[in-house]
Amino acid sequence: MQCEPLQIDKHKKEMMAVQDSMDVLNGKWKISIISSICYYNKRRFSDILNDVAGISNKMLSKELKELEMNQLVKRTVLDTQPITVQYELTEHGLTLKTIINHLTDWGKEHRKKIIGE
Amino acid sequence: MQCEPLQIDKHKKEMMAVQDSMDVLNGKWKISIISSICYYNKRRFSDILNDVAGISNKMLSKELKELEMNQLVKRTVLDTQPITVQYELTEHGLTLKTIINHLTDWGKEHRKKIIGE
DNA sequence: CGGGATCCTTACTGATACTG
DNA sequence: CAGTATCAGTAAGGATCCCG
Repeated sequence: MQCEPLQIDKHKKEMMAVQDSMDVLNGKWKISIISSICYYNKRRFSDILNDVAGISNKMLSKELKELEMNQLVKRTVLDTQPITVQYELTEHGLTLKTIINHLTDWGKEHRKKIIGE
Repeated sequence: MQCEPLQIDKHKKEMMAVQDSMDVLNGKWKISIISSICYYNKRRFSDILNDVAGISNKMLSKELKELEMNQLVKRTVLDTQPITVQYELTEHGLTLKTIINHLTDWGKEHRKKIIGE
């Protein structure tokens, strides 16, 4: 394919940006975890554990830590007995909402297309 | 959080749909591969190998096969010497374009936010 | 050029048990 | 409840060589 040099640069940058996104959202669970928190606004550890079918507490703990490091979720310890920990999306994390919504819609369509044919 | 039962059902379905999407798009490379094909419309094996920084031919081969199975990409063998294989998105694959674009934009923003601070 | 086959290493993941 | 620690299996990924 023949492209203007400027076009090629543009595509390279776009590719890099996509990679950057995927570096943050990598792994089997991250998107699902974000979705869970996103759909409910605030969510406790054990709730997310239930929402995300199949995840282990170890994985959830690890993934949440990474998401927190990337400033996508905020962790709040509530002073209850026993202790409760609440997760919510940061402002930055909330900017993923559009993508989550699209993925939700796309997932439904895909299921129809592939599984339902 | 107190929710109407209907709300809970809705969230569960949304979570499932997200999972379905991620099942198809799993792995470190799929999104990047789709992006490469998407941005260039048509793309050869070795071109994608170059676009997606760090991927090995084995992985690319495997991932493309899976994407083909899920009817997201179409594989065309061109009768050149030596052989050329061209990949393009199917109609169904093209419905991911919106998500790719959002991920591109989000990646740029995220880089500013995290790396550039 | 576009892969497949092989070997090898590391990363991911799950199950279970345990702690504050 | 919200994790951590340990162990152990599986899968992902890379490097290299090979073939039509």
